[in-house]
Amino acid sequence: MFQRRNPRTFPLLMYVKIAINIPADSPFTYSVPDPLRGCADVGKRALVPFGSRRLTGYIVGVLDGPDVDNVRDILEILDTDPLFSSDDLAFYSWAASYYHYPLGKALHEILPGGINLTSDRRYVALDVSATPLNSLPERQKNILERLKASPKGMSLSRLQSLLANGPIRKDLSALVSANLVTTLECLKSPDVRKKTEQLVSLAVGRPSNARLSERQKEIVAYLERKGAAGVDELRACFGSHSPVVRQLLKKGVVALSHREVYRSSTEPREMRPDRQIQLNDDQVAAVNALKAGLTRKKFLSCLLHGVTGSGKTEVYFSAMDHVLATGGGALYLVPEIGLTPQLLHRVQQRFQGEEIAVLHSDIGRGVRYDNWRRIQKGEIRLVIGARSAVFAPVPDLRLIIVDEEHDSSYKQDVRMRYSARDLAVVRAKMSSAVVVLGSATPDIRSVYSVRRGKYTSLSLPRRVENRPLPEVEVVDMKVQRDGNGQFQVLSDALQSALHRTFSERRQAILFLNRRGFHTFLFCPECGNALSCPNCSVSLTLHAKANQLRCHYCDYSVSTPSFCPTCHGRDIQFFGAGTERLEDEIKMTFPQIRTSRMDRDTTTARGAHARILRDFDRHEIDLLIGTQMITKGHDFSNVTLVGVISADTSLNLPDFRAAERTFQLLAQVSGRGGRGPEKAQVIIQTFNPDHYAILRAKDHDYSGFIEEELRIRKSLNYPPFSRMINLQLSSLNQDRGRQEVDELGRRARTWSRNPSGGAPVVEVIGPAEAPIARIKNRHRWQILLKSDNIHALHSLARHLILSGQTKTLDIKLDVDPMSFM
DNA sequence: AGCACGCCGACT
DNA sequence: GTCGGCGTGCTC
Repeated sequence: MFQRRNPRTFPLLMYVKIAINIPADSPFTYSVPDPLRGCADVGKRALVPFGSRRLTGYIVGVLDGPDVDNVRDILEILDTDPLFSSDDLAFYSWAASYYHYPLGKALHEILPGGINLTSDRRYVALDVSATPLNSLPERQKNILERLKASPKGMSLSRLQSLLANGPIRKDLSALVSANLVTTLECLKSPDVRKKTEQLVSLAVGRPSNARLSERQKEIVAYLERKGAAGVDELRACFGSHSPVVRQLLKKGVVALSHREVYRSSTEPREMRPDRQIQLNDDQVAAVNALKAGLTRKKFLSCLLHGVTGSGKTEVYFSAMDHVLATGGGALYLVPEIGLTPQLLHRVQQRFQGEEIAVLHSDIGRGVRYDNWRRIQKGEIRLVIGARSAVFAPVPDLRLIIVDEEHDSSYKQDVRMRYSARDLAVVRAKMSSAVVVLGSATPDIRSVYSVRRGKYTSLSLPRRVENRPLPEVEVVDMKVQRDGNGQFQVLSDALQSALHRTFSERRQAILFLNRRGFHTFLFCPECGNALSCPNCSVSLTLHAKANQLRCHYCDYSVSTPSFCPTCHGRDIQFFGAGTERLEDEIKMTFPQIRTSRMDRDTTTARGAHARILRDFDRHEIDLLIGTQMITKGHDFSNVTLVGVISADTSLNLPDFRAAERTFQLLAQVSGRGGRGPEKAQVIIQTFNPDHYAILRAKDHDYSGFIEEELRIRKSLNYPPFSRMINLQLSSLNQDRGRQEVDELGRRARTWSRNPSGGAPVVEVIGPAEAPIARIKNRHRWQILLKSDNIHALHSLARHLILSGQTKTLDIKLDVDPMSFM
């Protein structure tokens, strides 16, 4: 499939394998017509006929002969240079197959968006004035009127939106068979194209004796020096130059052409000379181990376990330095919200003169496309980005850094449900590169890999300048009641610590895990929380808008004054969201400046960075936030960190709940004490004796891991086994349930060990999903667990092939990180 | 995914 | 009788 061909002699016949963005599990074979034969290479896109449509596909192989009947010709090759190499493709194919995702869809998601051509079916009215239109039904007449008004025709969806009285598909096909309307497959031009600028250069064979004005001479002299110049460059040097250039053009002295200009994600900015940082002994040891691995050019995976504030970034930088100096490429992956402008600035500062590509969801499509191609061509060798950057087509990739490797945002949980952290290791192996997984609280799987000798262990056990870790206090919320016997949001201990912090002109952070802990309305008469009519979750109160909203489908209603179920008038508020907490803080501490950081306050572009900057400048005293604030920011003036409730993540329906909670608490605690002052952490919980909380209190990572490993082992959970979760959903509850049960029976039958004994794959469920309904779809899951990875994947594959119907939707989540 | 085809219930 | 719903199968 990936065979190479001699570039000089083209075979008489040529065929290509093309992956298309549809849920088909194998690529399609096309023939390549004569004129395209020289440029049909793996990694380029081709426009192909597909049924009645024309689609963009990806060339994933070249063949000499057809392997199926009735092969059609490709129509066009859409790229001058490949978008990925065959090595990249081998990696992409591996990922698609491991995550049971069609290759064409995978490539479509991996490659920069908005660059493909697709045909669009348009309906055009035929000019048949002789037809007696009066005999037509009213609806068809209306459609015809509309179409006649638009000579270029209309797409079905456009037409449908204009005529809002019921579906029009049938009427349209009637019109088509009556020969009053015809269909036209129209190519939509891509959203993103190469950007070009006009280029002014000296004309070849220009007259040497042309009489030139002063301004004309200046420009000619400039062009003689530079060879050619873009119009923007000329404008910058000569101001309004176009009349002058026009004259030169007339005289035949200069010529105009076009050249591509790259859009960039990184503004060049003023740089201070980089100050030399003295690495401590631990850092030096880690760097030396990495350099040794890099020099060998063999696969090496390292777990860099460094406590918060121990200087992991400097270790990454030294390794990156080594790679770039020896001509290789490096990938630096960070969690979704870890990629702050501060970090980028730091990288730019350290790697001055090196072009850096930034790839993450906020980067515009044009920039992303340009970055991608420049990386592929080797023009940019340093790539920094969130999880999708693991696919960047870096040639000669020698180093992959995965910072905060335990972070759950490396797992994508829609479409191709991949883990960028896991794929980084696979990619490093395929590229004979070094991968560094860094964290203060590594994933338990990484620790286990070190123990089995799969990963090399590097550790930074001390904080830089030996700053102490903060003191952690656990507050038992069971005994915290206010005057009326109600549970408190802020314990006495936390309140007085806040008082003390603010009076010392210091700053504080309050962490609130909102998931499952928001404000909802509750009717004590019928005992029901007000819940979403489409999804089985309670509605969240948004006090500002006086609305109840669903977290999952965006359903909203204005806050009712009585219970919609039993019409009871005694509706009560429960729980505490960030909004409620902020109100309470404002009442207790009216004079201090607070800011909230969560999904609501950071939707605007740059809002996230602005809040952090204000906090850093001490224009805010108290920062209240969700998960977002736990990620690697350095605030030297923060001396108090409060966790409002450690219980929410502990109570999630997930075998990783304890690990998550420990990591969360350890990361939150790490936010304090980044400056010279000693910091304090207060954790509020209803489970003060839980081992995750006790170990976090003592900063005892290895103690926690020992205990957790023991539990995982006894239940045969990962890392001792692997899992695949089948996510099942149906619009029809009864029928869906039937099919789900049938699928469960099949799973058990097929998972039997042919030689008797325990099944090779353990089948758990089917069970109703923790959120049993979302957007009117009923949801179930079947969990497959096994230490035989081959059997596990093979069973999952068979189940999806046999069980997928139009009514029952099956999605596979390989190595699931969440069971919601 | 999108599109065509074919099989059954509710209307003239 | 047929219109139109949806379920099934195919696309090189």
